[in-house]
Amino acid sequence: MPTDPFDLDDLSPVGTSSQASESSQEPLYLTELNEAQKEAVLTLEGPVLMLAGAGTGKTKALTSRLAHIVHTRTAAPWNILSVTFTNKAAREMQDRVAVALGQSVEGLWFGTFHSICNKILRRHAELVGLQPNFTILDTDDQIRLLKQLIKAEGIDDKKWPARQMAGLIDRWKNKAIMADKLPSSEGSAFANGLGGKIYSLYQERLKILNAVDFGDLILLNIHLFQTHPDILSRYHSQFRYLLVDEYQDTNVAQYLWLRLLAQKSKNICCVGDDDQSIYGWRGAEVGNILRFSEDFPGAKVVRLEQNYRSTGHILAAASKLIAGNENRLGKTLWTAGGDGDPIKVRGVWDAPEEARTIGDEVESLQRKHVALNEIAILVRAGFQTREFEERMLTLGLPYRIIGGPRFYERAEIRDALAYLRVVAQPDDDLAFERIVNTPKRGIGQTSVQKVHEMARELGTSVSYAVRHAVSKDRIRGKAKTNLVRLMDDFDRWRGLSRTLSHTDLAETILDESGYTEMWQNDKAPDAPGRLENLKELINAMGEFDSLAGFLEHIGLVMENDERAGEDKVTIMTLHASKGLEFEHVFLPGWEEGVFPSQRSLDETGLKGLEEERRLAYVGITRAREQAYVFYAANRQIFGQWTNCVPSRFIEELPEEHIELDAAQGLYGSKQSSGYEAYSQRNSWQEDDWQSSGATNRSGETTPYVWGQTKSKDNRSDYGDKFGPGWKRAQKLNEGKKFLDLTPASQIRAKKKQTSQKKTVSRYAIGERVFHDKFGGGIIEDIEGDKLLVNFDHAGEKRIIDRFVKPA
DNA sequence: TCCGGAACCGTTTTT
DNA sequence: CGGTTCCGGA
Repeated sequence: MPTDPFDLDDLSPVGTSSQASESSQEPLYLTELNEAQKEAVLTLEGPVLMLAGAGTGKTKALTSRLAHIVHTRTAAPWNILSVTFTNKAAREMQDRVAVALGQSVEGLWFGTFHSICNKILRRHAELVGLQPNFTILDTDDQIRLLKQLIKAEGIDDKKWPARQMAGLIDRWKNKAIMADKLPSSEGSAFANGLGGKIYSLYQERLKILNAVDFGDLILLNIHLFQTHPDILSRYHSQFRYLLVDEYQDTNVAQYLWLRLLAQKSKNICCVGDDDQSIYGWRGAEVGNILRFSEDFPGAKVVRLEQNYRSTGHILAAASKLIAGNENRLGKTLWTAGGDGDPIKVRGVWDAPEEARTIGDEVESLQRKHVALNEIAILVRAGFQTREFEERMLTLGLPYRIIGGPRFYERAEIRDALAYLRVVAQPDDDLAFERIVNTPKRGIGQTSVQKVHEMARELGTSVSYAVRHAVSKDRIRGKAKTNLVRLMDDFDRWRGLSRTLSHTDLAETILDESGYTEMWQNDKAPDAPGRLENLKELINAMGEFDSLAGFLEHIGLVMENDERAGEDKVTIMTLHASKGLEFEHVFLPGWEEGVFPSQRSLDETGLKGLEEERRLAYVGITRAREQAYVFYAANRQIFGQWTNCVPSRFIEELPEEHIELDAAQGLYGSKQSSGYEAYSQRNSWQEDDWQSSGATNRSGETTPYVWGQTKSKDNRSDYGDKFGPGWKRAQKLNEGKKFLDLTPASQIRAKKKQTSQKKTVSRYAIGERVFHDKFGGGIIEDIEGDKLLVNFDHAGEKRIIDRFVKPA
């Protein structure tokens, strides 16, 4: 048996340890790498930028590098810091390194920017004016606090929403600008120059509440390092090797933080892909990766360009598309594999047809035994998922939507956490105010307002102010009794926390506070589910050994744990798809205004367009075998029908790598001559691409020049708001005249008739049924196994009968 | 205090 | 169109 190359107990240097491998033999983890990867793994000293294109084996190189450092004993595990953006990525990395080394790695620092900064900050909290048990506020808390401050300043919070202010503060923190360093030009953006003041007030308030927001975690860390060189140097000697994933997503603050940490050892390896930088809107600076060689002099840049994921056609099309961007370092992806099939580009009449076509195609793939897990529908914006969800439901195809409401964002969870937060940290006003009257205990808004004002007057937290008010008799009557009772409750619970386990404590609190009871008495259909969630929360707590540890964790982890496993079609946003891959990828909604998103263009111009293009690049490169691009001629936006111009990105795909479904969509010459005639395919229900090919079918079509034609009468608000391509919202009945002439709609009508009743449903019209997602409803019509159900809350839906049960 | 109707506003998302 | 929020009336 050859020695495990990652065996830590084997002290001999690499290559000489194994009896089988003599002299030139490389360790196993190196032989599996290509030359570029190898170089990235072996260059341990000095700054390294690993430019890793989509599907080029980045994670493999990354984990091998970590394994290599540990295995060659270049550094001990605790001398290595590995930073990622998401907890998921951190976990994956940890797991894969453990696999590579054949054992879990003790002492190695894996984590997100925020979790690592959190860890460091808690050790030195007092140096930045905090107590070590500080609370981490999420966006919701942040906005509520800002709202209070804005109101207290006498600013109209309608005109100057707290949301916007939160956005500004975030942006400043992303740029590492502390409140006292804010240039006055920046602060003037809000409420006639009061932005800077609110920022300062906000920071003061946070200090009183012993709380930080996400941005502070990084910013205060930088501040700590800058003001305490002794502490920085401690971390210099600890973290001798830095590894950063998704470097293109770092913001200025994160960059500065990294630079501080790396300035001594200079051993920093950043991995990323400028072509996949899609988070500019939340502060990421592509500039960080573009400038790497200047920021870290002597940097070695390694390009990973061999793609192991996609077919030649997919890569060629994606490469051509992304080449349209000015600001990029430039890479040429290539594959040793085959060409595969060209990208299928298809125009459809409207969004419902788009959903039907994709649904049919998915069924067709399913018949060819493609696993549903290998199929993804990637949309630009969340609202687009709906049409697909409904279609999947109708067809009875299992699906999962990534990015729904998260567990820790649910009201009941946040309430329960608020109780725990107040127990753990009495000064946490945001939590206190959240549950002070939940369940109702007669402490109305007026009383809360009163103690709140007092707190601000005294410069203390609310709970302190309450005690003060009570002792000074500044509060009376029922409000006083109730407040005193609540404060006593909290005191008692804090006492119990010394004897009870934190899970028992949580149960006791939810019980004694009347919170559980509140939901038990609630007759809303979702109440039982909420009680379930609370149980789940208690369960989740059990995995931590203390209340503080749990709260710290959930403050930093807001993800939903998506359990794969079941075979389902994945529906998600393009953003969420980064880093994933599927055999078949559907890319609907490629229309000007939708994708590229008009708002992106309006807000950041060319920069925005390039980011949208990168998003398109990310989308296409998710596909291993086949990518399908869709565009619709008409789409409902905010309830209004608009006609659409195909996305410019479609034009940017090289002709030789795509297959335009001519009979279905545009045909004639190139689209570039000004978005050509549109024709409806006359056999829309045929589900196979092969059936129509690229045939130019000119008969029986209704030519229609879209975009321009309709837009002549540009009377619309949308003209300005959505720019070209978002012409006058076309009223349904207006469009109908046109629609009625199309063969498709005739066929559609025909199909409706013929598809009526084949099999008999076990349900009857008028019967009441229940659906897991939509709740209760009455059956209004039955077609075969498809029911038309009028749901009490969700309205009319078409549902396959096996998805409902008798009510 | 609570409920309902009007008004309003619509990306992308992690920590 | 659909959800959220906010204000006013009961």
